[in-house]
Amino acid sequence: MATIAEVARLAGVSPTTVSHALSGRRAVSEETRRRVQEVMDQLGYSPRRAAQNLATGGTRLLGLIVPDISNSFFAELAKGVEEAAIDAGYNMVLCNSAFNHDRELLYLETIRSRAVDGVVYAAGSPTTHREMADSLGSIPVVLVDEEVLGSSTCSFVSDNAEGGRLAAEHLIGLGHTDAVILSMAGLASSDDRAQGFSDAWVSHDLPQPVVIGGDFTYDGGYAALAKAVGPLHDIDFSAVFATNDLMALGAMKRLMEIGLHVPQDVSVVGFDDINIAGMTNPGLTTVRQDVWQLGFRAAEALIASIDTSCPPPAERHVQPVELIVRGTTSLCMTDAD
Amino acid sequence: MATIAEVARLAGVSPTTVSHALSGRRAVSEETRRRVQEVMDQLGYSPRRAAQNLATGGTRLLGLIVPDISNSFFAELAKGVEEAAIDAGYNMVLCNSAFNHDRELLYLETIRSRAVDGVVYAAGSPTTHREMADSLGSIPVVLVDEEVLGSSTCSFVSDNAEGGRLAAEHLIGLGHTDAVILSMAGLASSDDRAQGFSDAWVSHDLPQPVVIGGDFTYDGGYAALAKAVGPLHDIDFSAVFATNDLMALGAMKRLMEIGLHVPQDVSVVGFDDINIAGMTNPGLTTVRQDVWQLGFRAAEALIASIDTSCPPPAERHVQPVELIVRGTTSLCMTDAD
DNA sequence: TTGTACGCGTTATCAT
DNA sequence: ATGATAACGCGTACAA
Repeated sequence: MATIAEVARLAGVSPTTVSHALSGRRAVSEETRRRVQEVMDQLGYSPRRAAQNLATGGTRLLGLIVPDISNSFFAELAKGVEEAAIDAGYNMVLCNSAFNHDRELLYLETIRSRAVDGVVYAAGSPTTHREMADSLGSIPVVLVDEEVLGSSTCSFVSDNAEGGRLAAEHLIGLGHTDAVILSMAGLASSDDRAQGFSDAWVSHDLPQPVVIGGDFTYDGGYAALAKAVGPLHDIDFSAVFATNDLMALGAMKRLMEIGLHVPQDVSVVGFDDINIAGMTNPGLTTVRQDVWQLGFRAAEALIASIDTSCPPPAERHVQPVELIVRGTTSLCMTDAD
Repeated sequence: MATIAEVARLAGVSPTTVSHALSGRRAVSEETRRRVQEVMDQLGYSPRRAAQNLATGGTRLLGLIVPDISNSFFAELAKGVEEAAIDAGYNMVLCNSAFNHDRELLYLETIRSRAVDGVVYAAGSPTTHREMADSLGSIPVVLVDEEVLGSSTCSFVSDNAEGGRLAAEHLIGLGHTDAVILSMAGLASSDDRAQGFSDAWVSHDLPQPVVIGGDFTYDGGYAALAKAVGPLHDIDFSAVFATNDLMALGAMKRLMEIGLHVPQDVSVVGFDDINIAGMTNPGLTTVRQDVWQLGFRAAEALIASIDTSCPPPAERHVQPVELIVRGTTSLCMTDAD
């Protein structure tokens, strides 16, 4: 391993000058810069990050905490965060909490030890641990997709209530009158979507949709829908609004298993527009949120906060959503009650 | 930020003792350990990673290079790597190359600067850049899923040829005689799968399957299948083997668009068994590889190499695969030629 | 069982 | 435009 001292010696200058030739933070004569560059190339010199970190007090590392990177929603988020990180010369440490408390505590220690300069935190469950909030206090944090630590933290979210409303208006326009909502109770984002849907529904003087709880997963959607159907596979609804796509897909699976066709018998609307929403047959009608953008902007804000040594402004940034109509919704064919 | 010196002062001991009380690498009296622990708790002390890194020469960081974290195959791989990393007290830096050369060069610089102690490298394209190979030489590397740097590097792969054979035997058992293969030419893993399939096919005296090239993506599969059908949507095959699931799904999309039913008209087999393979309708018949395990074992080997300062043994670790029969394959209904 | 002293490789400060 | 020197905070031989 070449050190800065070696480079300096071979180039006949001081380590200080080598450092500045590299960083450009101080004027260096063209002649000197060239000679230094030559020696560096020859030695394949690259400054050691560990030493830079100690000297500067930073790590050029961002932490991204997500509940499940296998959910392509969070994978897309990660790509947005990474892009912003790269643009600013940072790298990204992926922390997949996997809904595991022990794992989260481990990552807290990572944060406490200042292994990263800041954190983008996408919470996956309603319960946020006090330890998390406390530890995060020591370095800048921005919340994405889910607000959990109270209003005092900078957050980037989609317009969830509006998304719920869009889904409802679409189904109402197709003549549906009876709907069920599949939602993960307690998760703010899910609750907001369900509420937006419900509000729009009743504002049209339609019967209040029943809310059925379930995890934010494929299996969660499958199980939730199972709870919605009667013992003889009889249903009293013609539309299903799932507060995320994975749940919607799970629900569709269950519907098909009991012999109900989508969209002929039941229309289904999801939320997120993850990449597989367009791959199913029929394609899933859903509310699209630009999660890449969410991650990108969140990371940008985080980096700005790090670079200026100011905590991220405690603002709530809300991004618009969009209804994507595919094949899982159609005109209501069932008789009105 | 509390330092080790402060803790030492308040506990009335030397920094050395504080260090050892924390690491346990040297005996410390129970009485002293307790007092030190008390002060640390009180100050919320946590040693700074940057300083530890400089002192030890390591970073406790693993790099994971993948072409696309949105592909749940690589997300699952990441989870396996992360698990092994966590178990050994490491964190994982995610490097999503996104098939982008500039991005790869950027990550090379990350590696050269010793920002990570080792790299798990999942190559996503046939062309591997010499710069990559050279830079990786400076720190331990293990290859996963794809062997690109020559046989001198430690690698963990699935039994791709056997997987292709399993797919072929399954289809042959169902009476199929004419198949096409959708493969990403040049990618060793894809080529091996295609070859295994082809070999099994001709060993049954069936006509050699036509290989159609395409990217390892949903769109790639869609486009590849489009190339396989005649201008009047006529086909001369009853079975499709795609060398990954995403391609298979894209191909199915195209098949349905031109009015062909899966599996009634055409049977489809994929490879990987990514999580969405079971979510489609019908579920995708595919060759399962345990990619989590692949990542876990690769990371374990990498960490062992780091901890022992020995380069990873240049072995090729092959993992078994398994055929998962779902709904996209059925008895061949078309007349034999 | 505990302490002293040094080194890790860089950047900031001050001086020239 | 360049150089000398002092941290940065920790781990660890070596000494006691």
